[in-house]
Amino acid sequence: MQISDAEWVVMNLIWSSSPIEAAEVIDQIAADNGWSAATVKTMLHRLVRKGALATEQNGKKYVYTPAVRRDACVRQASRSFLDRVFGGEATPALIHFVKTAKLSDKDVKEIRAMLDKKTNRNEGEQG
Amino acid sequence: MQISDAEWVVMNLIWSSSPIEAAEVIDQIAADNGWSAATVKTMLHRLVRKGALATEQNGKKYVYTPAVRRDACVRQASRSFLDRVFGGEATPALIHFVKTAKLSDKDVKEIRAMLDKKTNRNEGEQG
DNA sequence: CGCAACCGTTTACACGTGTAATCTGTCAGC
DNA sequence: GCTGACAGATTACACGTGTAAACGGTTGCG
Repeated sequence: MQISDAEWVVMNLIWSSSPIEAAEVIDQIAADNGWSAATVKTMLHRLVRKGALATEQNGKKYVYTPAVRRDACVRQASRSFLDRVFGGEATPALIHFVKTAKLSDKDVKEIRAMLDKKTNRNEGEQG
Repeated sequence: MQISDAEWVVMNLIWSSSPIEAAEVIDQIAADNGWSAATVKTMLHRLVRKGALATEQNGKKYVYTPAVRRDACVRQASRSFLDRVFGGEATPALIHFVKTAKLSDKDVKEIRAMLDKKTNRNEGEQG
């Protein structure tokens, strides 16, 4: 299942605020992006049809919840990006991001700690 | 300028083998991807029209060269990916890739060295 | 019961993209 | 000069996507 650029905008809001009423999704996304309410409704409809969102009626209101996990979608989009730009290789992508990203000391520490874990796991596997 | 998924396939070959004759591009990409020669020709044409490729006639043969730098396109595609999936934030993307990538010890060392450089630069700036 | 609110549903259109067929201009060999 | 090779140029179509208007079913309030 492919989520388009504009659909990511909608999904990111719903992942972070689930469950959420349609009115809130429509108002917030329309305002933040300069889109009309009709545009947001189309996207909600397409995402439901794709199986990315579920909707349920609550009186006169409708409520949206994600029907797919964000981390699964992130993984798929990341894979697609790596395949397209880096021939599927993560290392050059990592190098690119480390080079170009503005990282705080805290960020650097966190990433370093994860790399340490990575190395320890490699050594464990070799053992 | 936006390079599509299929166009990345063509550009990656030409970036890595420039200058390259049309026949070679067409044969290699058609074979590697199960596309017809006509499909590859369409993509070459679109890339020239977009300004991503330049072509020059050499007798009866045509030669292609990139008209844009790979690193600039990588940067733009990376920016687009970060904006779409991670709200523009590089750190969560880095964390995601470190978590999911299969990294060799050599890779880990290289990335760690770059992080060290990053920290030193931060300290320099603060000084 | 009528009406407004909610917002789903349907429809529409332009553009980019994936895929490919066909036609045509130029070049080089016989 | 004719012909084949090279491959550019043009055309075509289906689909996804961005954007949005218009219509209609259901609910709840006065």
